[in-house]
Amino acid sequence: MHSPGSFFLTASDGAARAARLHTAHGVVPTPVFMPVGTGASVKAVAPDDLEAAGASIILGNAYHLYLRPGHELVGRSGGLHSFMAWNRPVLTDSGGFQVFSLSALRKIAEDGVEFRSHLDGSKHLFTPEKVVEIQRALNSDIMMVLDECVPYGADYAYTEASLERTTRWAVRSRAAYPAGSGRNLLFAIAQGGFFKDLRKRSIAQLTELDCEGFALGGFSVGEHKEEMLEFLYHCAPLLPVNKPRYLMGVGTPSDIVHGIAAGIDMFDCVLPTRNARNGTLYTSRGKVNIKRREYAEAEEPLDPACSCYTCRTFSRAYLRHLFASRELTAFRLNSLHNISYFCKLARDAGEAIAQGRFASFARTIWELYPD
RNA sequence: GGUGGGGUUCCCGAGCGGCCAAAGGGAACAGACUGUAAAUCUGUCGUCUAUCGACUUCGGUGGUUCGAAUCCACCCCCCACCA
Repeated sequence: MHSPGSFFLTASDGAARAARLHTAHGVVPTPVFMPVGTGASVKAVAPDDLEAAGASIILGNAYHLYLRPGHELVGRSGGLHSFMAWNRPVLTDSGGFQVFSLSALRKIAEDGVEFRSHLDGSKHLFTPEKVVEIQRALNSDIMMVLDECVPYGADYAYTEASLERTTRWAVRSRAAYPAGSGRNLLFAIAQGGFFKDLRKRSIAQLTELDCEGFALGGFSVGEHKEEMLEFLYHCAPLLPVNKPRYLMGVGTPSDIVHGIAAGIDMFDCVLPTRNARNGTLYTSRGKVNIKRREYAEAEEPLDPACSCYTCRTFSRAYLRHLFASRELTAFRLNSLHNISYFCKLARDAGEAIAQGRFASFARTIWELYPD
């Protein structure tokens, strides 16, 4: 058994790579898509659905679980895995994204971020150390450092000051939990907005730290796709080769494949689960809005090339009916399928890399999902 | 049979002389969603041109008025209560 944090490249094809990341709860083959389960639940599905969908690792969120039910409570129940009955790896986000998404409810200072709870308005201070403590209580396999996800459009001066602070927070996070002191891994998060020199500086500073993995944050915050790709292809090669690389919050099937092409290993996104609940499904033939009238009597499966329970069992007509009538089962079946699609996409990419045909694989996905 | 209340655009339902093609819901139809304050949000929703605009609608028929979904008369339906 390799120790948590061990990372072995198994194949590469151009900049794209396949690898195995060892964690305290098992091995994660990369490239990997990680479904988002913010509140100790990937919305609408149970752990056995996740396993069936091929998820090898899921996300949780320190901010949300701290507020409810409380990280200590989760810790007392044996950590996130035992609490939610998911015994595969878990990565937790730090709350850095909430610095962005709940910007109206927080104040940033050198020491940390003060949040007003979106639930009851109460005040809470999130310092880098506190966030590590929360994630350790959750017993997250991969903990993310507290960062500031900078909004799109932030100017150079702000972005620079923010990135420097995020680096200082990363240093403090590592100091609060030195390398090798436990079985939980700690990943640092590069920022720098949409300024190439700042991105480069952020990555250079963070890679000085002995973290078990490195993430690119601050993408998909409102920029145009071309800009995102330009920065993705600029940043990814700057990350250490021998450590896992994680592109946070991205993205669409097309974006994920670009990420893999750029040398990224790990992805997470709310898109498959949120869109499942809103009626947009991803298939081997492109996006399907299951609400559309044209599927009212469609007897074929959602995606004949998909082997998930939803596609093996139900017609498009039935799925449309469930959604239109607001049957709760629609959420589960749709989510199960979308998660299956995203997880398989990453797995297929890995297979294509191993077989040296990643370029053509990528082209196929980009044609299918031009956006 | 009597008394009272009603009939509004696919449905429910406001409007009670001009600012009404007619509020608001719903349904329907389309779209968005990228480290989840999201089972959410947006748009369209009489017809034609599809910008301006024009035309036809508010149970039916007549009427009053410069002007009527809104007032009057009669007629047809519905509901409540009383016989």
